[in-house]
Formats: sequence, C-alpha cells, structure tokens
Amino acid sequence: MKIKNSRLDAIRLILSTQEISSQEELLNELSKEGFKLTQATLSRDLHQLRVVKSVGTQGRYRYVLTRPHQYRHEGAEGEMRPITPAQEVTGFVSIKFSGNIAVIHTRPSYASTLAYHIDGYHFPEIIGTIAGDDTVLLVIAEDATKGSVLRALRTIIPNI
Amino acid sequence: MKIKNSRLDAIRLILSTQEISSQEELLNELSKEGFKLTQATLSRDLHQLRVVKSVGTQGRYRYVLTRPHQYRHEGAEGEMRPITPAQEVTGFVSIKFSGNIAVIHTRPSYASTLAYHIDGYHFPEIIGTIAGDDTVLLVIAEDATKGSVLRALRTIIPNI
DNA sequence: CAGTTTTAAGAATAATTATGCAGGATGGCG
DNA sequence: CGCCATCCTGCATAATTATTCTTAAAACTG
Repeated sequence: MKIKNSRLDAIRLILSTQEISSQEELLNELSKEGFKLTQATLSRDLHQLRVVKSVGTQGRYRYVLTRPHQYRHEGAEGEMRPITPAQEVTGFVSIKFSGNIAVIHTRPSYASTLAYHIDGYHFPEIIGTIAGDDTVLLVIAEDATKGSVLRALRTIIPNI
Repeated sequence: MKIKNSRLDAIRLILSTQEISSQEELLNELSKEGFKLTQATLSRDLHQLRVVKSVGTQGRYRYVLTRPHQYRHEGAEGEMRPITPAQEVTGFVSIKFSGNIAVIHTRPSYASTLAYHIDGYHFPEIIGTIAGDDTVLLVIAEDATKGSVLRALRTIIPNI
C-alpha cells in the first residue's frame, strides 16, 4: 500500500524530531500531515516499526525508534541464513574485531541479554561491555587475543 | 530500601533470561522468587529501570532491559550552544576520536536515531555502533582512518 | 528524640494500548 | 474476468499499564 508506507515514514520522521509520549499525541501530529487513521491502526504501525515506549527527559514517556531487523552478515547482502539453536537462545549473529574492541551483532533486542550473560562470567579477557538493541561492544583486555576472546565466549555461544 | 533494590535486581535477571510479555507475567515470576508486590509498583519499577516493551521473536511483545544512562556529560549542564540546521535534523553536537573508537555526542535522545541512520549506510569504515541517549560510539575498521570516517559521515551530517 | 522530608507501596481507577472481528481493497493467477 | 489469498483498516472492546490518592515506613536534621 502506498499510503501506509508514507505514513510509516512520517512516523519515523516525527518520532525522530519530537518527544511524543502517547499514541494519541502522535495521532495528532500525523493528522497535521494529512494522515487520517485511528489509534488501532497506529498501534499496529508502531508494532511493525518496533517502536518502543521508553523513558525520555524528565522521566516523561517517549516513543523511540529502534533498529529495524537486519540479519546481515559480512559481505553477503541479502543473504539470510537459517537460525541455529544457539542463535535461538543467545541471539548471536556475528562477531567482528577491531583493535581492542569486538562488535557482536545479535538478533534484535537480544543484545542486552547477551551482554548481561557475558558480564556475568567476568572473563578476564573482556573488561567491559556495552549493549544496544542488536549490538554488543566488548572491550578486550590488553593481554587478550582474538582467539582467547572467542574461546571464552564459546562457553556461552558454543559454535561461535 | 533493601527490598526494592533486590527486587530490581530480580527483575533484571528475569528479563534477561526469559521472554516476558506483560507485567502480570513478570509479577508471577517475581512471586515465585518470593517478591510480593502489585502491578502498580511493578509499573513504577520498570519505569525506573527504563525497561521497554519491545517486539521480540514471532512478533510477540517482550520487555527488554535498556542500559541506564551512563554517558551523560555531567559537566556541561547549563552550557547550551545554538543549534544549527544540521543539528536540528541529526542532533549532532560533536565528534572525537580515540584509537579505533569515535564518540559522537548528540542532543539528548537523538543518539539512537543518528546511529540508526549511520547503520543504514553500512559504511565499511564503521563496523558497529552503539547508542545511549546522547552518545553514539562508533567502532572503526582497522584499515579506516579518521579522515575516511568523517568523509563517510558527511553524507549524513553535512558540516561535520 | 521529635519534627520534617523523602521514599515506598497498595487500592482503586484513569488512561492508554492491543486485538477480535468484519468489511473493503488489492494483488496475483489460471 | 472471476476466484482466492493477503493486506489494511475501523469499530468496539478487551487487556494492559500508568497514575492519583493515601498511608506507612524510612531517612534526615538539628
């Protein structure tokens, strides 16, 4: 549908420039742009966009965009691999290294869980983690190597 | 309060190991652990923890942890610079480099949106991003330079 | 310690959000 | 074209979540 797509775009734009704290409020903004829809439809749109109701400044609720699903790997552009059992549990998708940092990509929303588990092990090779929605950053100890980090992680993600 | 803190920990633990899709469900899990509280209190706990209701596998709703704000630059409290048009859109404030890491500061709450845009471009110079509330961390590929990263970003943030 | 302020929490309810159902629109496809 | 499957949407309402009001407990402060 033509209308729906441009509406989704409008939603993205609005959410990225304004502090919207309820669907009704967003509905108003959308109507200013000429979109005519009900809260029911908006709820479904937000679900599809994976928009979440978070907490913004001043403790006010705020709808924010999250990353879209993207199960992408290295070079392979559209190539979608099947999900292995280990991924099913950990959400692990890929890992890359650069200097003393490793970047783990996970399935959407799995990053913080995975980071939490990694933190729990207190691996000496990993001195800290930061998680987004589908990305975990590992800061690697100075005396650790790519190999030793992978070995450590293998206790959590078997076939990494 | 002693109880509250251990309860918050319990919530974190549960959310990081199970797919919880409603507060009621979480309430059940908590009661299994011996915590006795009402939905009202749980709602407040989740707000405080900045837990968000996101969309997990199968399109089911899922409560997920977000990391607490840890990158707020405290010092710069009152210091508010005028906003340029580019900032208006991207929220960009500044960028700094250290080794293979770049740190972008944004206006509050703009970080994830900016990271979203950066991710979308799949710049080979940038192997991953993590966003907080007003900070984006970029992990830079080993063969990339400060200049090449800035050049790449210029497509998104013109006057960077 | 007594007074004051802050924090925590439940009960009830308001406010908000999700969804079952049904109707219409759209898009193949033989 | 006619049929079927899928997508989109509103309406009504169910389900869920946030908040107001209140009380009690805790933490401070002099």
